[in-house]
Amino acid sequence: MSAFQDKFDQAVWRVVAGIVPGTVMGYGEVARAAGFPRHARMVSRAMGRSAAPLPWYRVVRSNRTLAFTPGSEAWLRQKSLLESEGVQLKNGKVICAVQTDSVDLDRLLWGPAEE
DNA sequence: CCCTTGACTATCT
DNA sequence: GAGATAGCCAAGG
Repeated sequence: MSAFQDKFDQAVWRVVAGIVPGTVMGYGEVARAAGFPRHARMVSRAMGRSAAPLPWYRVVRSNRTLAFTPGSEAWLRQKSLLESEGVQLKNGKVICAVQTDSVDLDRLLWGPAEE
């Protein structure tokens, strides 16, 4: 396991786990909050490697659409989960989620952190 | 080592 | 607003 992967994984996990319920973040935002601005695509890989259950469904695309192909099982699953979190959707698009913009999240996650 | 893939994103047409 | 193109970067074959 690469050192890069190890650090990246943990950073991503912490960020995703710290997403406030009822809100969503983009892959790019998560990557940026984790300290890897260019690794939006690696976020998905990191989450897939997570042993602990992560609120992956709170991670959406930059345009606030769901992460998967519309109509697919995963897509429906994510939609249901988000709705149960209180996120309001419109035809598969998030219309009313608090925009964290990684500010409070950044402080929340990286304040007492090591390194 | 080369090539393809991907739960991405931004930009142009 | 939808489709194509180009960057992006690590992982896996």
